[in-house]
Amino acid sequence: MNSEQIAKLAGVSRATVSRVMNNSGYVKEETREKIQAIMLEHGFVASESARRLAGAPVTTIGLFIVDINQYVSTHRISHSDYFSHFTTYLIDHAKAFNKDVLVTIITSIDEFSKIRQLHKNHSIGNAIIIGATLEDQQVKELQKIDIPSVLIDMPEHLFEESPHLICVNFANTQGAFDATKLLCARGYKRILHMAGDQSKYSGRQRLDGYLKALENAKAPIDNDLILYANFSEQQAHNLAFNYLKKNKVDAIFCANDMMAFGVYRACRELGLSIPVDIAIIGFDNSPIGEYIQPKLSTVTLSIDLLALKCLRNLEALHDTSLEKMTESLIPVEITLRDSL
Amino acid sequence: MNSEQIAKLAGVSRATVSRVMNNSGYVKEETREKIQAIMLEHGFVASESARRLAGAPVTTIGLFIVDINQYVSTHRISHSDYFSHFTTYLIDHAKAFNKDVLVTIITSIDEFSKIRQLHKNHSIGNAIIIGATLEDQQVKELQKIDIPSVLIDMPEHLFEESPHLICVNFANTQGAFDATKLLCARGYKRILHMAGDQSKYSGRQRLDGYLKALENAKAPIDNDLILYANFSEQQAHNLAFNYLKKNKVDAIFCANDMMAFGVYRACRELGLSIPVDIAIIGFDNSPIGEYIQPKLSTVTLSIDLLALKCLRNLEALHDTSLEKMTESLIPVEITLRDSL
DNA sequence: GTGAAAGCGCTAACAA
DNA sequence: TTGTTAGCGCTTTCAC
Repeated sequence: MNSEQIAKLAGVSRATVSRVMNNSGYVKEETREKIQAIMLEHGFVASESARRLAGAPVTTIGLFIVDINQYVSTHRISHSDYFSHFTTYLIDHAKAFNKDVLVTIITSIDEFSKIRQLHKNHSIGNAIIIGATLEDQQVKELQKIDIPSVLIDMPEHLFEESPHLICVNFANTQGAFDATKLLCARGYKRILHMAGDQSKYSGRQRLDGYLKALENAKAPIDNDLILYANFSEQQAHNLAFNYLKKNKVDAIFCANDMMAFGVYRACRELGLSIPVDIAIIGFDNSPIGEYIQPKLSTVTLSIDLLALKCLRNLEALHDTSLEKMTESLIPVEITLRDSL
Repeated sequence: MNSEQIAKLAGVSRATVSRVMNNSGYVKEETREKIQAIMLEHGFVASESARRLAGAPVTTIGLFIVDINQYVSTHRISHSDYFSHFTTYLIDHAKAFNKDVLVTIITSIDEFSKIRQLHKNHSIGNAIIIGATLEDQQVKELQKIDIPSVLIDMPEHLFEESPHLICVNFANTQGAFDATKLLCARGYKRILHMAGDQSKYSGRQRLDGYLKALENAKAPIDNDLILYANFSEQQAHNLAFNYLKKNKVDAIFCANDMMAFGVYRACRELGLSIPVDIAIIGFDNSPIGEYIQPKLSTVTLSIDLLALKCLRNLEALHDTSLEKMTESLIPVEITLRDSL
């Protein structure tokens, strides 16, 4: 069953059927209804390939999860809660925008070319890219290609001159600032920062926020109080264990919850009681934080909202391709539980 | 840049370029190499729409996450760890099969039609369906449509006569049997089963395994010892709280870990110590189980393997569409920790 | 081994 | 408001 047959049944031309399908051009109400009835009756579905080939806009969104692991090959971020939940939320919201989502995991630099390919292909009309690091030259090369895209966890200033590129970020610096400030306000003096991957924008921003808060509180900044654990539970555990064995610390601000859990483990092994001996605050609000003892205080971010914001920005990119939105910053908030 | 231009540059016809692209037909080695070089040089990517329109097979897999909630609208299984991790694992493995994955979340009965549509469309060549309930008539209707598909958590016997449909399941009955048997072997007498959603095949199978193990141990079956909490933490908490307030139980086998966590909460509130006063075992091996106190013993299943198995079955469906594989059962195993 | 030609099913000017 | 016409870029017989 194709549009020609529908046309024949309705006694009109294919062009008219096309107009009805796409809600475009002028069609007499009567004709429209008749054609729609026939389409419905026969369960007609237009061939997407034919539509695209003939120039119809491609509504499929390409989601690219960049998971090029520079450190440990067993640590696949694409399967972490963060990325997999983002994926399902995005797909869910996309329905409201009448878009399908084609997901690809990029595990090597070469595979960045998939983005261009799928676009040239007409398999996708836009791209959403998550998980890339600041060093990924390939992301910067997106500037040269004209694919309307949303970049997550990338600094906006790198893409100011690319009207088809928009960055969406959580208010990482603010969140880290607030968390650290809270620690200061509570009277903790020696505040350690378990820093995340510094090749990730969010990792840097959270360190930034920590530093700014100390500065703001006129507290001294001690580089020994910054440990780099690359967002990993295991690394955070090891670093915290070795550090706390020899040094006393009042509080620890972890750049994500997984590292906080590693710190918990180290504290348990060292007989340090949370929050009596040491206060801890994390970042992300991972579900585990509600089940661990004591419940973890953290900075909560809404992945749901992140997904929605990406979709909205993609729309904005289409509507007025000249008027670029300013950076989309998604607010975060502190969730206080029992670890401080 | 299209195949015609490549043909011109190579001094051949489009037909020959097509043969090279698809590795089909006879092409002189020399010609093949020349054409490939030119394609590479110009970064040629064939239009997927054109290929499909002209009859090339569609390699995109449609993943459909059925999330029609009959109970609570806030409880979205599509965003649970289970489903979102399955999604990323599937996408990851699909690369090895040279397939892309288009994901759709089905939130109402009407949306089942999306499966047919995307297929008619040539947007997908196969379907993988997860999350459907036994009552979903729509799933049974798939038998009538000729889309090679894999169904997860569906009883094979319903689809024996559909050569294009294959079911993939975890060994749920076996896992539940083993867990309950272990409880019996440890000498626990009154063993409660916190049962999952009985409209899900896995929910029923896990209950089955529990019953079989009791029978096997010649233990009496007491219907009061079966509570139906629909896989939900909250419901399990409420049911367990009310039950344990009045009754003594030796052990609880929960049909999933989330319900076990609800039971943990109830026990804490009632001052019941795990595993001293009561032993608990879950199902799924959710990461939270490693962080909660005491660590949860559970039945471990590999979602990674599930995804891989789906892909393999899809391949099998293509190779010999007549020889249908028998049901794919994925083994599970008990992970012993501190809750019993 | 290779080319010519006929579609695949739709969109989008342009005409009417 | 509707029809006519010319593609979109590829695959695939069927000849040669």
